[in-house]
Amino acid sequence: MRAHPPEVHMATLARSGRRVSPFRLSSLLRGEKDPSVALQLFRSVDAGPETKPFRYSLLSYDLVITKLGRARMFDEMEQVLAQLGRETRFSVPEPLFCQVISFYARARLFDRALRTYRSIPSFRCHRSVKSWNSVLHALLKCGEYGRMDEVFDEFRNHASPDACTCNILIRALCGSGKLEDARAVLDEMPLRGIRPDGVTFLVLINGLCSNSMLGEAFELKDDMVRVHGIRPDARLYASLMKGCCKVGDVNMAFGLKEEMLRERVELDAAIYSTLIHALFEVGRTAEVCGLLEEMRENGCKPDTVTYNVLISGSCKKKDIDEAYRLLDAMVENGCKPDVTSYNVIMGELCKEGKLDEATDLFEDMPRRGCTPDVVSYWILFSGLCEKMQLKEAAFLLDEMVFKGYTPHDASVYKFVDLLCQEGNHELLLTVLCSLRKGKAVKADYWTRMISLTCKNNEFSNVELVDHLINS
DNA sequence: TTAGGGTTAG
Repeated sequence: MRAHPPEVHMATLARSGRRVSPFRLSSLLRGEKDPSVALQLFRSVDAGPETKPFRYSLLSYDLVITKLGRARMFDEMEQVLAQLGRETRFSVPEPLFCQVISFYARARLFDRALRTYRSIPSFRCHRSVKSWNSVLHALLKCGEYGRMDEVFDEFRNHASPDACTCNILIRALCGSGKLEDARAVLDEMPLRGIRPDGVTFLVLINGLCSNSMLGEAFELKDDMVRVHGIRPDARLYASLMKGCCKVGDVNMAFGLKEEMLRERVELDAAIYSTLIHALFEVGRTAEVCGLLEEMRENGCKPDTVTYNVLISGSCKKKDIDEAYRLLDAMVENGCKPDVTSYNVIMGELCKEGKLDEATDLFEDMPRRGCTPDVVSYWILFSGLCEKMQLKEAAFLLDEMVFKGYTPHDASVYKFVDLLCQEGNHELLLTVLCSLRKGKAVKADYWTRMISLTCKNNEFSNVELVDHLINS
């Protein structure tokens, strides 16, 4: 369905009055891109407590909740969820809760994810291992490893772990550097009657490769094939190739490409992106064109990541014009530049001291359909500090904190140090106040920054703390 | 809409 402007939807509803059907509402909601308008539509069909309640379909609830969750409009999402909880005509399917839990995970709101999991029974829905796995995944995404035991104890009463549970656990252990424990989970799976699958091996091999344990990774791949009868896929090869490149063995990565051809595993854009990146890393740039040609011959189209690798390669060669040309080529070939495409170019502009151009690109991103992310802010902030454009840096830091992004403690400390050296009292106080308001700096860094400020005789301890408390 | 690969930054 073609997306109409909101006023068209509203006009449709106004014309139909209360006669709009639950089916029609779902189809209107499906076509509505703006989550606020979708919510408005959803609410507009119910005339209030005086009249017969509108019989919302489960699909309408699903559509609105999903749109609000994606847009991080959590308060509104909870209101619709609460309304859904009051419906007695149907029970709510578990995947909807999995979705809600993953929205909270993405926003790093683990407690809200856990609360959602606990509320599932009140929606007349049975909690299976699926929603449990979503919570576990949320725990991993939010980095709340310390709460693993607490949450595991609660879950044991509701469901038994499956392969997916183990895979999430293995990934969490790899992520915190506990590779032996991760391996132990794999070894324990058959004892618990759980069969490891392709994902289990991928996650573990990926962990081993990230830690440069190539020997163990290849050994595990052999076990996977011989003992478990699982064929390696392109994802597994990409992990192994990246591992080879990490230890500097690009030839071994190309050897894996040959193996893929022999074993008839399809080479996709991720495989080529990994190899092209490796060539740039070791300075074998002359071979990039040939590989791109081979990619074309194999009917494999470059995707956004492939272009980003090429942009990053051009930047390494200090060829910004080529980077911009690639940005245009992306659009011509139906690939949308993403935040990484811009961050790479901005990073190079900062490195070359072209701060005005970097700032222009940063400010132009929204117009080009791309929102700057935390990395965009980090790049521009450190570029401005490097060039001693402290006023501009202070302004950007304030904006970053206001948007809820966390700056690096170390770069903030360095920035405060620079302001002290400059003796710019006014700006120093403004910066400290905006950091305090955003609660963007860890406590021990505050101590360090306050002692730094006072050591430089900018302010007395009492004077500074007083100012921060009362600002 | 249960879990998984390749690009930026630190």
